[in-house]
Amino acid sequence: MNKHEDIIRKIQERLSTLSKSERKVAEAILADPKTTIHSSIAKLAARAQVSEPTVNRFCRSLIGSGFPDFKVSLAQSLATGTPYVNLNVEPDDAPGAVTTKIFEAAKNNLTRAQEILPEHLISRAVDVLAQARRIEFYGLGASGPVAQDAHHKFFRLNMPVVAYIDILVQRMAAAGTHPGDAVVVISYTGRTLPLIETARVAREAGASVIGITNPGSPLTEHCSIVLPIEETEDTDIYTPMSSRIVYLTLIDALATGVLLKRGPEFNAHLKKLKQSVQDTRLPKIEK
Amino acid sequence: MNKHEDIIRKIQERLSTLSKSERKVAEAILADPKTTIHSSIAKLAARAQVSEPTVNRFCRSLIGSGFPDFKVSLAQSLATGTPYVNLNVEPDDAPGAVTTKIFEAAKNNLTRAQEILPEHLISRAVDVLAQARRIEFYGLGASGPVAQDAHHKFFRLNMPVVAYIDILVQRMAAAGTHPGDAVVVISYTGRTLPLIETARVAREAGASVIGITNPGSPLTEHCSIVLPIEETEDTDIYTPMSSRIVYLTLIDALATGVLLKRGPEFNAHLKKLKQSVQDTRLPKIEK
DNA sequence: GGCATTATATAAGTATTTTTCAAAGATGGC
DNA sequence: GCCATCTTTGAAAAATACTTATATAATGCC
Repeated sequence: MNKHEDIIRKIQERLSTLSKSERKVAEAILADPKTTIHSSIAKLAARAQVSEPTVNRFCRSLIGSGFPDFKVSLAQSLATGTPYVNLNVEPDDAPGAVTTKIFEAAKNNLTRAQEILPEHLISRAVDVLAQARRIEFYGLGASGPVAQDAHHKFFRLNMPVVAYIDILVQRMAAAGTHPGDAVVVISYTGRTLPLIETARVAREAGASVIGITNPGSPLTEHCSIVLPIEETEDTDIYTPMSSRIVYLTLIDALATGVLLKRGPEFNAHLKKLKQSVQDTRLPKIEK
Repeated sequence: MNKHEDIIRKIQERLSTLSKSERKVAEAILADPKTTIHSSIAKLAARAQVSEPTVNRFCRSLIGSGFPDFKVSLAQSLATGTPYVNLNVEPDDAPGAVTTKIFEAAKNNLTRAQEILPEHLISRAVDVLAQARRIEFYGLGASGPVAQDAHHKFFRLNMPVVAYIDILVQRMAAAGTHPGDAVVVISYTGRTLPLIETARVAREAGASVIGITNPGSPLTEHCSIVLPIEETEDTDIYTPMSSRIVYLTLIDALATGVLLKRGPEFNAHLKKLKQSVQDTRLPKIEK
């Protein structure tokens, strides 16, 4: 799904398997990738305190060809931007810097999610949702607005959809589902007890349970389909909560997938919807 | 705010000013940029049917240094990618393609918004919010969940915040605001009549009205501060509504800015919050 | 048409990268 | 613990790629 590999991450991954000198090379690159893409092999070798052939071998082992091609790969990887800058917001950042960091972090999270999400699971989820007699979205806390947003999207598709953000209501609704219903459980950690219970109940009642959650979490055990979104390490309280962005985008993709499955007769329905809100609006100003 | 120039566009722009041979070079590059970044100067010269020094001169005139550095720039420009692929979802797209397009569209929207948003306005908005006696978020339709998400974020910061998604309630609340209160009005089009009215009322009552909306729309006339987010052309009904993503990210940035202004004593508060939800969760599984 | 200017290429020179190869170091078996 | 073997590393040489200098051709201007 990814356009091209992320060399920086690849280096980080292989760091442990490298020999002493090659690790020096890796560290020198990671310490300052921006400089690296404009350096000659000699400069990098000097910076890493190793010989030039070592750098060359490092490149070959990593991407299969020499240093110039490696620089090109690194440049690309840098441009799409893995966190080569520190994206953690620091207490003394100016508001402009904060904004930049948060936007960049959001984009990175989207890219990462894209790499991890398996296409076939999305396909299956779309199939289930498109055929569901009824769709229910459950979310708690920060996932509450996500569930409501999902409701809004599917509602626009004229589908029988509800969103619940109350544990008790969720529990009752889950118990009342039937085979042919789809329940989408949204949880960042996948470890929120009441929601796990609710998923189990829905599953037992026969509903298809789609979990949008942390892969490997307990919640996944009660899901028919798991759409994995990794829990980013929450090392810093300033860390922006941009995971919600990823959820919303994924749900956008699901909704669009369902729309496409539903076919062209729904376009008419959408047009009608748009028309219906027109008269609450002032006309567009001609520039 | 943009990171680096787009070489490809630059080449296209200069195409007319170039000499015959250099134009051959430019055309050879544009014809197949992917191959170019893995070619030597000799190969490119052969492909363009010119001599090597011509290629070199071309590079110098364009970026001020030689061919290797040019390749690096080209690689970056290729990676961030002017939209080479069509991001409009087509009716016969596979679900995987749909997902990719929607994620890419979301990232593009974030980038665009970042370029347009003026730093100083964000700073001012942060100042207003940090000092507000009370913060109210208003949104309708798709902006409803955005307002609720905003509420959730500021609530975590222990700020006196509410979110209303009902026109009447918004209107009443707006009338009841005072100087020192902040009202954040979220509207995609900026042309939704009731919301414009509400903004006017709040302004008259003395509140600071922050509009997160389409610049140049009627709503902006009743705002103290406008955070512009452009209305993307809605040419296609399949177009994902990823503008919400931009709203949420912007609000993330505002909330983080406020958090930083509030200083370190709030970290303790946040820790307490996190602790308070711990006991509703299963423990993290050790891998 | 001849001169000046610019554009391009050939060839020479320089820098960079890659390969080769041998030495040093690490690893494992006995 | 020592030797054989394999791996890692760097020095030097070879190959490649890039740049500069210079010459020639093309173009435009008077």
